[in-house]
Amino acid sequence: MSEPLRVPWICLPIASELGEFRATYSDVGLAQLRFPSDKTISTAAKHASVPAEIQRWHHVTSEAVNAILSGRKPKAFPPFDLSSGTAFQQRVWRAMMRIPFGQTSSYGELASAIGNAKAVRAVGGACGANPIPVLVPCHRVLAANHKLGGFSGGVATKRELLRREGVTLI
DNA sequence: CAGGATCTACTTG
DNA sequence: CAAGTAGATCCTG
Repeated sequence: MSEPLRVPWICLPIASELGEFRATYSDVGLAQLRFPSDKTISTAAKHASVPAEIQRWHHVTSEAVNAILSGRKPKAFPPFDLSSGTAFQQRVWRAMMRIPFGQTSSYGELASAIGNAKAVRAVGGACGANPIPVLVPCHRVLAANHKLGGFSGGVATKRELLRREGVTLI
């Protein structure tokens, strides 16, 4: 009976200057982050049923998101659950996390970073599949010609995120 | 098998 | 120089 009540995922809101983000957690860590503009309806968990551990993660997540939005480097990150991605995508995402705050990289550099220099186009695909934008900084990845490139959350958002990080676009 | 958040090289005004 | 085109390449569903 005392089955540890396992919670597949829990969705919690994050208030920010840009609106309300939504964070989804699995029992391993933060699994998904959605932009305020994403109207996708999800069942919000009742606050009382949220495990203490997840509440702690959520606090860290909120701090991190708001830090980045206000141009400060986050001091801590919650654990990530990247299990939704393929092995290739996870390699790309991990490589993205190594891009320093306030700096940028390119799809090509990322491809080289994971030891597959010619997979530039596939890297673009992996960026689009990133489940945790902002914290896994897909917005810091530009095209080789130093142009903006694309962004699933809209190019305008990408430019705004970079501006807040103090990045000057050439 | 088609298609993409690319890239490089090349061709045109 | 800017802009358009073609091919190469590789992961995904």
